[in-house]
This record gives sequence, structure tokens and C-alpha cells, in this order.
Amino acid sequence: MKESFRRKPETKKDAKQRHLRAAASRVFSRKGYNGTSIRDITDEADVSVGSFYSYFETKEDIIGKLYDELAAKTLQIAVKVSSQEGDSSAKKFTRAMTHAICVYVKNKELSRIIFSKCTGINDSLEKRRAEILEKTRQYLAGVLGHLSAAHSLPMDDTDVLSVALTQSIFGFLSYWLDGKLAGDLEEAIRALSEYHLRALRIGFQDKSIRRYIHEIVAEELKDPSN
Amino acid sequence: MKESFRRKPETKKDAKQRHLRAAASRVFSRKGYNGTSIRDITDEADVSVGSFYSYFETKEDIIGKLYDELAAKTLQIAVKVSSQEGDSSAKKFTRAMTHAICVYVKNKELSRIIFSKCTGINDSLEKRRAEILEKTRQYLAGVLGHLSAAHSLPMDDTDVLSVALTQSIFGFLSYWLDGKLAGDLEEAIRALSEYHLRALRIGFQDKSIRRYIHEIVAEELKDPSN
Amino acid sequence: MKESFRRKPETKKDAKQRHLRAAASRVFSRKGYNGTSIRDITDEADVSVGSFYSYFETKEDIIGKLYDELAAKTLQIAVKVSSQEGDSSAKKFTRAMTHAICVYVKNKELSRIIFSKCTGINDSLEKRRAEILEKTRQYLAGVLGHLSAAHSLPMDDTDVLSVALTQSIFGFLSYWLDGKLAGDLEEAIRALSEYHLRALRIGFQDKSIRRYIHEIVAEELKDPSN
Amino acid sequence: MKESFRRKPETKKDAKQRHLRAAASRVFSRKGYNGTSIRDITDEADVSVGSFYSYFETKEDIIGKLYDELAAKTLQIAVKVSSQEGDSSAKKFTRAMTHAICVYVKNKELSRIIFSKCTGINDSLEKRRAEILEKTRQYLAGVLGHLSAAHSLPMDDTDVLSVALTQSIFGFLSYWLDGKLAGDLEEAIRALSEYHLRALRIGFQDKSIRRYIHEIVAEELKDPSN
DNA sequence: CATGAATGAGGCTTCATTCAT
DNA sequence: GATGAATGAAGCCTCATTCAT
Repeated sequence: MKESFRRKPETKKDAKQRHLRAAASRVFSRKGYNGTSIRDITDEADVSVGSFYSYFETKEDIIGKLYDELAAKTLQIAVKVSSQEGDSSAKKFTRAMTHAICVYVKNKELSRIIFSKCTGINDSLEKRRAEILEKTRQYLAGVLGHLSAAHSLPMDDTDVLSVALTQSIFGFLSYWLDGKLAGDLEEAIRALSEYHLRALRIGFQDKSIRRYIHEIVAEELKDPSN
Repeated sequence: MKESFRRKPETKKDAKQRHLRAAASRVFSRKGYNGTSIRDITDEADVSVGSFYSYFETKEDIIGKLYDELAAKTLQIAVKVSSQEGDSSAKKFTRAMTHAICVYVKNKELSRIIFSKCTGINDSLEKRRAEILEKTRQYLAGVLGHLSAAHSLPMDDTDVLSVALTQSIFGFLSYWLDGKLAGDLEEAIRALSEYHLRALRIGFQDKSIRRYIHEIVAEELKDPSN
Repeated sequence: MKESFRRKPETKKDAKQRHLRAAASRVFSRKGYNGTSIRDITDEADVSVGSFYSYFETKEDIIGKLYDELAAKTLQIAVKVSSQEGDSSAKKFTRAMTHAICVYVKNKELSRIIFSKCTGINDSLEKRRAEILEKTRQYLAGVLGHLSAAHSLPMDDTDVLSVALTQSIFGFLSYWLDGKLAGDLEEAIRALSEYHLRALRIGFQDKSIRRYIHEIVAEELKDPSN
Repeated sequence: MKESFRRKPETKKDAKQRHLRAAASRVFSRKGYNGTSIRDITDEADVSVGSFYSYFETKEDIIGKLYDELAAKTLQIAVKVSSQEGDSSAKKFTRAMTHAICVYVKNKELSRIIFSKCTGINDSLEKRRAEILEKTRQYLAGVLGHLSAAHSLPMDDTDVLSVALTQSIFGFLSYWLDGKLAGDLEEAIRALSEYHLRALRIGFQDKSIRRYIHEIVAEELKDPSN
């Protein structure tokens, strides 16, 4: 909402594009890519079909832009946590995972789009989708790598394990975002985190884990706007 | 007209339906549901459009039938392993997971369809899709439940953990079936299995795990036909 | 059912054709020409689609044959009554009209087909349809002509009046065959007959009219078969 | 955007809908409902197929709208004549019938559609069709009722007679609109009118009847537009 | 720039007709 | 002959995209 310095005064044009993206993400999240017509989006945004095409080349384009949007958000995952040094492995890992989850939970609609509602559209979009999710995987793979070095873990097959780790998180998120998992989010993250910590043979104290998670969740998800 | 022995007359009609299903699964697996036209399927199967419609009601019908096909296969997961008693927890778990993975690997195209290529089509199909995958999750949740009782594991949130476990397997499979993971399948399964065994605090011997996996993979995937 | 002399031993082929025509007339009468598929007819007749095409060239052909069937029946109208000589004009007219009505009522399904269910199909069939109905019109026009000569009626526009007369009968029949007119058939015919007799300025006695009608209706419609 | 005076802004949208309805009525009147494709209509109207579907929901919809159009016109029958009081029965009846005929003759194409070209499409449309024609029948039945009271006619079976009267008019119109009846329209109406007057035992003078008819026909059909 | 009517390619589905068995 | 699986032309309809106003 605030722009840091000068740069980017968010023109009217930008605002309308954002407005359309927001409308589109709502509709896509509800009806899926193929079930959504351009008309549906412009109706939701209360603009004309013609306008849509001033801001986006094609229907694929807007999905691409939404992918971009989520891709930009996922950068925060690495940025926000990477600065922490001297923390215990358990703290690093838990904070990394919690951050990742929070980013997706905060962007519920975009996440639903990329996790399930707008998949299998075509090869090029599928590739983009994979790239975005891959960023998170690579980030977590990096964390795993550090830990494996620090703990001299026999991280026999980093690829397989980073996939397993990432996909278990994404899978959990899919269920969570679809409302299929009842219960408290922090508690769920804790169960997930401790599960993986055990798998990674990283020692931890239940109490601390809860605290690490709470700190991040409280901060990330308190703000109702965004 | 008469069939010599018992069960499964597999009429010509059945055979052609199967032929069409196979053709469809190939095209769907390549181009996705929405990217595939009826024409594409009938071209692949080398039959006329009209024929398609004497075997399937609608385009949705054939996807439903393919879903059925995979659903039937997933029943094998539970059936094949359920008979083992007196085995160690590690053996039970590893065999269960390996079996599940083998079923999906053996049905590569159907699996790609249900994991990614034909998702988000509409609500009713999405529900069917979820149900099918849910079966595997429930089966694994059952295994977890047994183990948690036996090891008095603090299985605090069985739902979350069964989702995490299942989705890590499905995620791994998606990558594997898309050819994104190089390396040996048995080795990958072992890494995955041991990861989860550690997470579940089940003791195991690396050597035995390899053997459990090898027995099943060797048997399940040796047959070149299917 | 009985064949008068030798001639026409009604081959098996003829019987099957008749069987198909009967089935078709039932289905057409229920669902109309365009709403009926060849499959519907062969299902009703319990024969194969291929058989259908041994007996009829095309779908149009069978409608044509059904038209023929009714056309043949309408010939009876003229034949049966024409022999009466020396009768009063009222008797002649009433008997002619009653006969015409009975023929159509006796062939309920064929009549429904030609009156409403299979109309507007295409020009050539429409022409055939018109020809058939025209036969009845011409017959009644002939009766009108005789009467006009006998009574020196100023039958100013025979065409118009014969159309009006015929169409009022056909219209009545459409309603009747669709079950839209309650009441007794003889009574309805009497009302109709007397209406036209008055229009034609032909004197009559109510009692006699009833008798003329009763004689014919009783004979024509008593037999349950056909 | 603003319309100068009152009622009926007749937007461009309305005009185009009317244009399409007119084109459709021409094609339907020529080729019948089932013989006409959407393409035929849009070719006749010189618009795209897509346009058709922004004005009408389905092919059935446009026939329904054409039915509506004629239904609206038939309301004029009752409206225009109902005001006449103190007239003789012959005048009332003749004027009513002439009005009815004029309405259908003025809407030649719509009438052909509803009388013959677009019949037997399906049950729901057939019901609508019947309802529309029924309105005219009921109106004429009403006229008959009044006359029967005034003349103490033994209107024994009003239903049968109103059907006969209406259908003789509709039948006459079908012939007339198909160009199957040569001659002068006023003369034909006169013959028809006098026929029914005699049937109804209403006294009349030939000269007056001619005048009643002429007044209406001259007024109703003089205007070349519409 | 905004609008939304117009476009038409392309998809799904039906069904009259054919023909190998 | 009888059968019914196979064919494919043709119809209805949708919706992404364009463009005149």
C-alpha cells in the first residue's frame, strides 16, 4: 500500500490492472480456468470486455500474470528468513517452513489457482506453474542442504527428499485452502514441522517449535488487509 | 458367442471400449482433458467419431471411466499387502508405501491423468478425483493408525500427517512420472521410505528396507506387458 | 384378415413390412417424425436397424408408405357410400360425413400422423400429405356439387366452401384424436352434421340424422380389431 | 441514448432482434423449422452465428418469440371488434370473423409458421402453438355464446361447433396463405361468412355482409407496410 | 481509452445410412 | 436375409478475440 521512495506512483492503469487481476483470481479460484469466461471476469470486475483486452493480451496472459504475482510473493519466503543466522537448525527449518506456508495461506486465492484450480491447461502454462513451485522447492532444498552439511546427514537423495518435503507442504496447503482440514493452523504446522524434523534427525524442543511458529504466524497473518 | 470357461468373456465390445480408453488415456496424458477433442481421441484410436459415442455417453463419461479404472487399481494396494501379519512395523510400512507407488507407476498414463493432466475440469469430476486419491490416503492413514498404536507414537494430528505422507508420495510420483527425477526407482523409494520411518520414529535396518522394496518392485514391475 | 379369393397370400416379407409400419405409426403418433429415430422404430418393432432398410429406402420412405396406407383407407370413404341412391340429401350428406370421420377415427394413429404429428417435414412430403387430404376434400366437394345441383343452391364458391367443410371436419378430428373433446362421438358428429346441413340449406329431421349416424358408427367402430 | 417522446425507445438491439425475427420467419415459412439451420437464418439476416445467440437463447427460443409475436397480434382480434354494440348479430359475427382472418392474412409468414411449417417440433412448443390458436377459438366461442343467447339457438355442443368454426377458418387460411385458393379475398370471406351464418340460423342480407367485410378488409389490408 | 456488439472457428453430439459378418 | 457396429456429415452452441463507435 505504501510505496517506499518515489519510484512507481502506481498509475491509474496499474490500479485497474490490479483490480482485474484481483477479480480474475476470485473467479478462477471459484470456477477454475476452463470454467471461467472472460465475461465472468469482466462482470466480477465491473468493466467491459474491451477493457480487459487493453490490459491483457489473451486469457492465458492473465493466468500468467497471476502466476507472476504468486511467484513474486514466493520470493518473500527466501528474503524474509534468509537473514537469520546463528539460529539452531530446528529454528531455521521451522521458520523456513512456516514462512512458506504463511505466504501461501495469505494468498489463498492465488494459491488455490496454482495448486489446483488452474492446472493442466497447456504445456507452456504447466511449465510456468512448475517453475514457480520449483522456486519454493529449491529454497527448501537449499535449507536441507545447509542442514545436511551442518549435521553431516546422509542426505542420500536430496532431490527426492526435497520433492517429498515440498510436496507434503503443498499437499497440506491444498487441503487446508480447500477447507478440508479442520483445526488450528499453528497446531497443524507444528505437527508437520516436527514430523519433518524427526525425519531429518534434527533435535528440537516441542515448546520452542510452537514459539517459532507462533511468532511468524502472528506477524504474517494478523493483518486483515493482504 | 459362447465362452469356454468362466468369467470374463471380454466381448469384442469390451475390447473396443478398452482400446478407446487406452487411446484416450494416451492423449489425455499428453494434452490434458481440455486440450483434447473427441476427434483427437478417435484419431488416436483410429475409429470414427460415431463409434466413440456408442461406447461412451459424453466426453466426461470417458474421463469418469478412466478414473474408475484407476480407482479399481488402487484397491489392489490394500488387497495385496493386507494379508501380512507378524511383520515388523518397518516392513509393514515400507511394503505398504512401495505397493502404493508401484500401482501408480504401473499405470503411468492413468496416474498422470489423475495427478495433473485432467484436473479442475468441473466440480463433480473433481470430487471423484478427490475420492480416488482419498482412498490411498485412507489406506495409509490406517497403516499410520496401527503403527501409532503399536509404538505409542504421539500421533497428534493423524489427519495432517496422513495428508503430508500421502501428498509427499503423490508429489514424488508426479515428478517421477513426468520424468523429472533421475535415478533408480528402488533407491528413490528407499530414501522416501526411510525419511518417513524416521519421522514416524520406527526403527529399521537400511539393508532390510532395501530388500522389502526390491521384492515388491521386482515382482510388480518386472512384467513388460502392463 | 381374410383374403377374398386367391391373390396376395401375404408373404412373410409383407407381414414384416406391415409389422414395421405398425410399429412406426405408433412411435410417430407419440413422438412425431423428427422426434423419432430409426432406432426408436426398430426397438418398437423388435427388429434390427438393418432389417428396417431391407423394407424401406429411407426414413422418408416409411412416412410415405404410412401416408399411402391412410390414402388407401380414404378410398373406402367414397367406395362404401357411393352406392346409395335414392336417399335424401340429408341422408347422403350425413352418411358421407360420418363415413369420412369413421375412417379417420378407426385409424387413429395414422390420422394423428397425417393431421399433426408428422407435418412440415419437407416440401415433397407436404405435397403428398396435401394430396391425401385433398382426396377427402374432393369427395366432399363432389357431394356438395350434387346437392347444389339437386337443391339449386347458390353454391357460389364451391372451392372455399369445400375447404371450409373439410377443414372443419379435419379440425374436429384433430381435437378428437388428441382427446381434447369430451363427450359422445355420435353426438358430436350429429352437432357437426346438422351445423353443415343448415349451412347448406338442406332440410332434415334430428331423429333421422341420429339414426343415419348411429347405423354407420355402430358398424364401422364396433369391431375391436382394426 | 435518450428518446425524444414517450414509450417504445426501440433500441438498436430491439431493431436487430426484429431484423433476425423477420429473417427467421421468412426462412421458417419456406423451409420449416426442422429444415432450417441457424446458419440459414443468419445467412438470410446477413449476420454471424454468434450474433444470433446474443439475441436468442436457442433455436427453440426464436420460434417461441415468433409464436409470441403472432400471439400478440391475435389479441387485436378481440380488441378491435369488442367495442361494437347495438349491431345486428350478422354484423357482429361477420366483423369478428373478418377481423380474425385479416389478422392472419396481414401476418402471412407468421401464420404459415404457426399453421403448418413449424408444427410437431416438440410437446412444449406444440402446447404453446395450441394455446395461441386456442385464443382465437375462445374468442369465436364467446361470439357464438352471445349469439346463441340472443337467438335462443340450440347451441347443443358449443365446444364441437366452436372447433368446427375455428378450424374451418384456419383451414381456409392455410389454403389461402399457401396460394391454393384463387379468387378475391372479400368474396371468399363472404362465402365463408354466409355459410356459417346460415348454419347458425342468423338472418342476414347479402349486400350488408359484403359491406361489413369490405369496410374491414379495406382498412386492415390497405396499408402496404405491415 | 472504454465499450460491448459482432465474429466465426471449433467443440460436442446425433442419427440416417451402410456393410461386413 | 438379418444383424448391429461403424461411419461421418451436419447441426447446435460457446466464447476468445476484434474493432467500430
